[in-house]
Amino acid sequence: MENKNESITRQEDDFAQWYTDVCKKAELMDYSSVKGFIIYRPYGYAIWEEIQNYLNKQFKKEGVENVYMPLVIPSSLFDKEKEHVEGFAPECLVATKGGKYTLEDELIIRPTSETLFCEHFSKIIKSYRDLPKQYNQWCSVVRWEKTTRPFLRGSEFLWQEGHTMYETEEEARKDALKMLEIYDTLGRDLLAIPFVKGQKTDKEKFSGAQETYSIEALMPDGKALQSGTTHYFGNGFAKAFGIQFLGRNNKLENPHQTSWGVSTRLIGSIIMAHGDDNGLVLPPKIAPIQVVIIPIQQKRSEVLVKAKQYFDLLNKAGIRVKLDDSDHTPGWKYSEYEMKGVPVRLEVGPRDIENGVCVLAKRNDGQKLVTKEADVVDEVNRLLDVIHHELYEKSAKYLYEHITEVHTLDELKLALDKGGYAKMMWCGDQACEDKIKELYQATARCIPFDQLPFDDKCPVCGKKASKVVFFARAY
RNA sequence: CGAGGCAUAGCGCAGCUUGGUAGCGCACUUCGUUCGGGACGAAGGGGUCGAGAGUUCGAAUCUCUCUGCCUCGACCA
Repeated sequence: MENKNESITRQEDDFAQWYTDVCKKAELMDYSSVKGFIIYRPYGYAIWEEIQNYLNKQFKKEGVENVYMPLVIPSSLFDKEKEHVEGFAPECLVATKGGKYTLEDELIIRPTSETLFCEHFSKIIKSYRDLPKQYNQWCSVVRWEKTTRPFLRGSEFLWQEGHTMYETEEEARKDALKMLEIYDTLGRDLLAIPFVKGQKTDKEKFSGAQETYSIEALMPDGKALQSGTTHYFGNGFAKAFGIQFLGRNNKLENPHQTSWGVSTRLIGSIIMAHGDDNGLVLPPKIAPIQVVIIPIQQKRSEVLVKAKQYFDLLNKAGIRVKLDDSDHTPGWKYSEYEMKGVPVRLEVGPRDIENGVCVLAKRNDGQKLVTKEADVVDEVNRLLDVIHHELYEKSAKYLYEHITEVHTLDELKLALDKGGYAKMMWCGDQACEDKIKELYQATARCIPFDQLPFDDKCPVCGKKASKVVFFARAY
């Protein structure tokens, strides 16, 4: 298989270039005239919509309600929580003029909306009867990033941010873990991406949070990609924003808070986790087109008629199907939809019609099979399922092969150079994290939930260590 | 913010060294032949050469300034 015209860079030649080629040539996005602000094209946005649909269902099962907060935050409000401000101030985009008038209280384009939610919560929460509040919003946020890459890091990105308030610490802690579980399931069931789950170290946690949890995906170039986070805030923000409720004991209390989010970075994970030298490979559940029908010799009327019958059959079965009867040659169409990662291709030509069959081809491994017309819906559904599992298994295998136990600094370096996670015992001292960063440009990705100590001292300082931590180079 | 690179048609580029009024491939439009792995022929349409200033009879080309973007490094979903 060779791309004659619009060839994309091969992964092994230049992985970063391959990535941008795929983003553009699969028509997921385009660059705009402002650095870091990308255009989500219909095909890319449709993937996001599938993610939204799935998550909205899961959220609503948990009692979460969708809301919408303003785009701008007065800096006087933003400044109320000290740690939070320090974390975000360097990357805020700030509006200083309204029309021709200079604004006294400058308006920050939201980099995240904790402060807006808190201000609102302070007005609507009076009693324990007003709790819990489980709010979510779909929106975009702006962070003035110095280096940007489509989907992975942008000055603006789309996300959902959930913000909750609970009566008790226990409920809030449970919420942060429950939402992490939902994200992990999203990876497994929808995106076919296995994540490593765990807690962030103090150094890596979110500004203002007491505890941060994350899901981390491992990319084929050996770098980790933080794909979603959940936070337990305690009642720090609540105190700073004066959120109080009268408890069951008739005493004023501060509620306990969480927030959680995933972003369009997930699209970047999908591209890298599954893509190959022919372009995108989309997991079936989020593929905007699950099956593309390519008629062969479509000028013969019986071919197009039959192709339309296949279209109706699949469409009625709830499968996202496209019939491409454009004027291009079949070969061109094969390449086009491979580039776009469509999981299953259905070919139908005169020979097939004579035999009452069609040809199904899988995007992920190129395998072709002939199917009777009567069986096509069942067979397509089966293939979509098979493809999902094959993608997941392949990623999972890669992940497990790239988690390396290390006992010394030399082993740590080897593991990082190989790519993937170095599984290390850590003393808990931030100085050791800093040292690893300085020496090998790797960060603590997380303290995994599965804690099975395999040594008793920290490879950096030699002191007693009881925590298992994953280090990796990251996006 | 440091380091590099690029800016000429929608995209990818040539032209610049040695100044003379813009070209190639792809894409696009029309017609015809094609169609089981990126088809072919014919005829077309499309560009104040990133912006500004300067040198010159004349600037895509030489000089200066500015701007934007991409890639790589320090921070973030």
